[in-house]
Amino acid sequence: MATTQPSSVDRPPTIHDIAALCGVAASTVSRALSTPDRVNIRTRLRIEAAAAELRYIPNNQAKALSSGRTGAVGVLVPDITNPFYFDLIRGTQLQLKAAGYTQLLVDTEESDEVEASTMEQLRKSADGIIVAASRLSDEALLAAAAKMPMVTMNRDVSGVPAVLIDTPSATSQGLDHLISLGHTRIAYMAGPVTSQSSTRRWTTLADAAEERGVEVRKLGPFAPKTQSGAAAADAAVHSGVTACIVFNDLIAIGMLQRLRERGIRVPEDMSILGCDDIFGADFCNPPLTTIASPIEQAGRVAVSMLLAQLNPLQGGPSRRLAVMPTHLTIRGSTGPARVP
Amino acid sequence: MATTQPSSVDRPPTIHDIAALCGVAASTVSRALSTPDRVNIRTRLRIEAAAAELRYIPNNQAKALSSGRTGAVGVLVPDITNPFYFDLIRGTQLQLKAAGYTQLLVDTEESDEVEASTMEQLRKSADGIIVAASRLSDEALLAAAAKMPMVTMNRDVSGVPAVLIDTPSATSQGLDHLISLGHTRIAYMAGPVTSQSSTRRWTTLADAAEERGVEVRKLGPFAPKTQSGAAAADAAVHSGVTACIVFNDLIAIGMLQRLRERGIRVPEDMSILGCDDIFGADFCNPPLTTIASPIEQAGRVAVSMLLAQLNPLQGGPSRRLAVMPTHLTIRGSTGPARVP
DNA sequence: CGAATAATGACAACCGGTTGCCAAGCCTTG
DNA sequence: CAAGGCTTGGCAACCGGTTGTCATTATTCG
Repeated sequence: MATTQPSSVDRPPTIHDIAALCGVAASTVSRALSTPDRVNIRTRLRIEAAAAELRYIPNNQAKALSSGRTGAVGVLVPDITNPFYFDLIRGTQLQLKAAGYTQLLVDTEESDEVEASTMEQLRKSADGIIVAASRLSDEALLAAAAKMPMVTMNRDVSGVPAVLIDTPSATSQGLDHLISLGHTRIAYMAGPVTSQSSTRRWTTLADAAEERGVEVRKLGPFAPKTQSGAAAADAAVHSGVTACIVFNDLIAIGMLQRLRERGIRVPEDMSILGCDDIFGADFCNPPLTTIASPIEQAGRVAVSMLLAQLNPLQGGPSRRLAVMPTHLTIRGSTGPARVP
Repeated sequence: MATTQPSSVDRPPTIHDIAALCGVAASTVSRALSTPDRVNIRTRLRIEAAAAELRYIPNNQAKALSSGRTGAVGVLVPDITNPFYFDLIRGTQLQLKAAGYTQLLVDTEESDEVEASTMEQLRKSADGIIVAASRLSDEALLAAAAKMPMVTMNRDVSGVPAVLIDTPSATSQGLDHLISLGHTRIAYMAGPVTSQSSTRRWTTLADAAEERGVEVRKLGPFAPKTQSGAAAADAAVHSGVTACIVFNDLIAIGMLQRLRERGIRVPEDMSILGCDDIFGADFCNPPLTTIASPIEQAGRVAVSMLLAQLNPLQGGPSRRLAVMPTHLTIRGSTGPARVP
């Protein structure tokens, strides 16, 4: 009979239903739920009780539209299937959830275009974004950061808050490790040219090599996938080096497989030193000597920095830069240089 | 001077800006952009040109609020860091993006409560959900499926569309493999009790074992993490079996590590047969014999089934069930039974 | 050439909240 | 007891689109 039934309707309850039930205005309900102090304690309790009874769940879309705040944070990674990002994603997810935010995860497929258009999309649907290993130019990143709160990871652009994982310094530590094992012919297997991590690492490594009077040659670039390991392995063998410092563990693991196929023993004939300590680095064959990074922690820090930007009230001034320490983890893939 | 400037404002353009620029009503712009046929071709072109000029990007929140369609699909996985789900996530992401949908990825942390509350949340912010390896009860799942379009993965509840990965049948194939290698004392290392996959697999396995006249005992349950592998390995050794069929590769890899620590050789002293063929299964030591699953493909199929529900117009009737075939991949972790 | 029909676009309500503004009510204080 | 201040809650506009209704115009047909 009734055109509208207060509680038995299938449609999810709204603040209007609560308002009707309590005999107050919808705006009062809104205030009771979002700014409890602005409302009389008794009214508030009544409203809260009604909300609970109706199993009210606020509509995020509507909230976002009217308030401008979405309660969501975009997380952009170049490749979801790269284990490196697993821990990162978990770190951001945990920290965001703890702060009451939702994570919008997007795989940008290593493409600057996808990355740019995603950012444009997210401008309306997220309060801020975390961009891991951006493939964008400095200018593009800076422009994007001007439009919405942003934190980059492993990408340092002046003016954009960033979390950096300090692999460069551990890389020279890795170089020392190899030198102390007697290696003199060493290669750096480079990652994508657009990867600032790879560039930074190579620069540090080249400097360190010069200081120590050893020669390190750069091979590559190689795509950050295990499949690229075959090409990397072949290049390394062909170049006559006895040890490789590899852009990341994914390529390093691929190299391990290829070298095994070719009958080249690791570490007897060739030492391999990876980077990141991803899932799998400890149980591959042989277990990978690598530069361990606090990836999950880095994700959390990135979220903290972003949230500091979003809510400037609480907490001190937001940091511009966070540098995460790394350390060399020695396993079985590095050993004494073969005597020629 | 002017309180409102048509195009130089920093605020993103809306359909109203376009309408003003073209001298038409906002509703016409809306129609031109979403139902092009309902609008004169010349007006449409003018509007499209204006939209391009203004770099107009529709506001998803507003779209969702007014139309009820969000253009987003929730994907719920129990554990983001489990490599099994990487490929799944990638599969769903690719297929969703191809269909113009956004993926909302949520890690439910193996918790039925988180899962339930997430579903409730998503009811407003997503058009449908894909639930992998749900921890919910049949009733809860069915109730949730009644409220919004849903596809489950590796979880068969009558009335809810599902994608199943047919590991049970490959499991008996795996059993045959072990029997042919001379194993007679075999264990099944079970996964979580709430996992239907594990239960189904065990049922099939027990039947197959009886048929073939061998004894397979069930050990566990074990959490689907590499760390659980240690307990699993110890349990296997203690029980005196010579071969293990393991719930998943994660546990199997953990067992491999533990057995190595304890000086038990694989496959000479103990054969290990995993499940899923996750990242790492091919390069662990020894490489894992496992039941390979088309995980990414399963993700795509799940999306297709969900989209068929969402847009019943195009395409035939939506399937209730999809069963993905699997196959046994033999690597180095299984071998002839040790002669006592 | 007039009428029927279809195509087109404007108007306005609506989705579910948020928020500025204002009035009423309460209490405190002189 | 009156004046002033603060608390409280209602009204209504607004966020940016979608969509049903309807008037106008263009087109086609008899």
